[in-house]
Amino acid sequence: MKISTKGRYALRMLLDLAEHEDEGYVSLKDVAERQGISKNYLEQIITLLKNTDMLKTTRGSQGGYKLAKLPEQYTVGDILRITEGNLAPVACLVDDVNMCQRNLFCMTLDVWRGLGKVIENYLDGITLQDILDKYHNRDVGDQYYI
Amino acid sequence: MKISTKGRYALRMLLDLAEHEDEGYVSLKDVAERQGISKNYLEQIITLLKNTDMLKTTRGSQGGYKLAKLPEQYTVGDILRITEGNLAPVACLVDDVNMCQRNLFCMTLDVWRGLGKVIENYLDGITLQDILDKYHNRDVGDQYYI
DNA sequence: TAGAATCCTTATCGGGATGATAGGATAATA
DNA sequence: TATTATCCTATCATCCCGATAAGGATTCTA
Repeated sequence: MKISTKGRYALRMLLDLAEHEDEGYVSLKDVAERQGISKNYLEQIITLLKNTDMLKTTRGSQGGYKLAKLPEQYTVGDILRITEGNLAPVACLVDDVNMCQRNLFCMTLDVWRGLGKVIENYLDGITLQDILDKYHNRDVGDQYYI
Repeated sequence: MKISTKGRYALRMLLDLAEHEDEGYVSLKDVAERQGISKNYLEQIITLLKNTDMLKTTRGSQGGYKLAKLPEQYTVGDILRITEGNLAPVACLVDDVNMCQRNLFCMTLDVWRGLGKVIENYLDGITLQDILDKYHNRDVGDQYYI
């Protein structure tokens, strides 16, 4: 029951881009150095995000990545759904293909459904901007909305 | 971000024992057949639970397992913590050994802390009895408390 | 126009966890 | 003492995770 490094690194990467928004396009090399993560590995992860509308990129010298939208328009849920594939805590919640035969009389299915909802509600309620604000001690309290 | 089969099977196993509470000691063979899970595999899983105070067992003919406490005294959180090791969504929440160096200035740590809380609150709020009640359509509504 | 910087793509790999199978030792009952 | 269980340990195939590596494509700048 763990968020993979893919998801954790993706979040840190986008936060890094958000913090350096004013610098225009930011190279992965810079992000990798600041975050202490292998650049090659970050490339694989950012490829997942690039295939959505989350990022703008330019190649070549002075190229790099930047957020396509405002930090408050990215929820942690959005980001993790892309890197993790989905946020379901058990496979049978993902789709009909993964739904097991027992679903009609499964005692535990509703437990997992509820768990999935709780997780999604929480992660969809936090944006990059929320994280930045809290980190810089602006107007947000001690906890994210739980 | 998945609950392993260990955890899912453990929950089903305990629910099965709860449903057959009146029959005294229940053999794993019976549970395995009813649940459609390999008996050998269930043995490994129940070993984890047996090392706590959750179960009574007797060996030999007519032997088997039974719950040591009332169904309402087992939370899903308790059960999963044993089979999964812990419920933390990231390793750095588990203990100091796993805490990473970045913890003092990590932007994302609080996001994971909050996620961990949300998950634990939910899972600790559901007992075996709650699941049985809901399954048999007694007095519980459509949802577990979220 | 050369070359430096950067994104882009694919191949590969070690290691560990997962999910399971198998079989024998031990204990209780009839 | 035969049977029925739990108990215990070894083994295994598979998959995914996390990472490394290398080279190609593209764009900017001097």
